[in-house]
Amino acid sequence: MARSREFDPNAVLDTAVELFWAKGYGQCGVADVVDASGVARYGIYQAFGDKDALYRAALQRYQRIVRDNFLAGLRSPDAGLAAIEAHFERMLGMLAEGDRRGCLACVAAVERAPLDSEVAAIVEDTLTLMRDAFSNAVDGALARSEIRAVERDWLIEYLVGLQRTLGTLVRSQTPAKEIEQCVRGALALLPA
Amino acid sequence: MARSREFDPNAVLDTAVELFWAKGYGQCGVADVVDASGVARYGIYQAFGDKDALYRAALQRYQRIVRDNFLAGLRSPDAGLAAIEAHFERMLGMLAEGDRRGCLACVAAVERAPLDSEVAAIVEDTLTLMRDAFSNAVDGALARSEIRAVERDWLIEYLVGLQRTLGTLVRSQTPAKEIEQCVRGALALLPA
DNA sequence: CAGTTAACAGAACAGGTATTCTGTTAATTC
DNA sequence: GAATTAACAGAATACCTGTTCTGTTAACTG
Repeated sequence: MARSREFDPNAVLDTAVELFWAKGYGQCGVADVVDASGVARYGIYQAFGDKDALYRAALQRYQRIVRDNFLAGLRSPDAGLAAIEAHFERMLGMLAEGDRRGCLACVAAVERAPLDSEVAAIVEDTLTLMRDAFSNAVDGALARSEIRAVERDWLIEYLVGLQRTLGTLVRSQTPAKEIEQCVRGALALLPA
Repeated sequence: MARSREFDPNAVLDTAVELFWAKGYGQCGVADVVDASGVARYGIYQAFGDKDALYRAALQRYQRIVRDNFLAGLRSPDAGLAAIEAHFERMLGMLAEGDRRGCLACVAAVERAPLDSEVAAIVEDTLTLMRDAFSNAVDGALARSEIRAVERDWLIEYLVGLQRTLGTLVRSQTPAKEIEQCVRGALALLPA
């Protein structure tokens, strides 16, 4: 019947994730995605709808990166304080290497969630992933008395908050040293 | 010689602070400030320059609110753990009342600092104010052994980070309960 | 192999917002 | 009190960026 698509939508989405992640929604135009992906402008509109829908699709795809790449250690059955520390150390390591992208979902929460409730819903989903991961590690740590016996739910939300802080702070021009101290302080208070 | 200005630049600035604070740089146009202040568009351009300069001037004026209104308790000579707790309780109180504006400087750090180094400098100034205030309270608390004996600078940066978290988290659609738990967790870990 | 149908490439369109221009008014100074 | 000069009010401009239109091409189906 008709001609078939020449590009892979998921590849475009990966490109979009990279760009939105690096530049943010406001600073990344559809034209940037068009240029970087090499796909025709109209093709993108055809496949994804408008810019907002493209952003949401990218945000959803980003969830996989969070789950598979960043939360794996925390989701392990034997995760505890060490896993929590390792997680944040890794984040600090990325910062030390000059990675200032932070977390796409955390940034979306501030930049887009107030203006797009569908974005808010996706962010909430991603946060649930994070919360479950930290929840697992906190339970392990509490069971082994590795961390202070504070209200479990508070601890979990506290760590999610720390993650969100880190995921957005990093994007401002705040000196790396300050961010590191902030995280080290947060971790230093944790042990029993 | 010539006609004199009919409006008070500082009053315009106060209006601009309110609007930028409530809506953010991106969602607040010069037209909003024009409408709310009743001052002529050209008058504002004449007095402040362009939108970016107006924003920076508002950001600088906002510093006074932070210093005089929000940090007074922490800057008191006898400030300690109680002052720290009272400070964050007050923030949570505002949240509970539906105030979702957060902190203009904290938001500016994420929204504008990466694109405007002058904004970054003003934000850094405001953060120094915060840091000094927390520094005072932490020293008081440490001297009286009210909080855990963790590296002083880490504690300070930790609290500045918590403040920044709160100041931006509040703007996303994150449920108030989660934010509250996050802060309560952070405070619960503090006492010796 | 031919027809149909949708993707392609690029230009054109549209809407919103920052910015500036024009005539007019009124305060200040001599 | 008159001249001057800058602020006022509103419209007009410019620009950026998201969105859509046009002709063209090529893949699938019968």
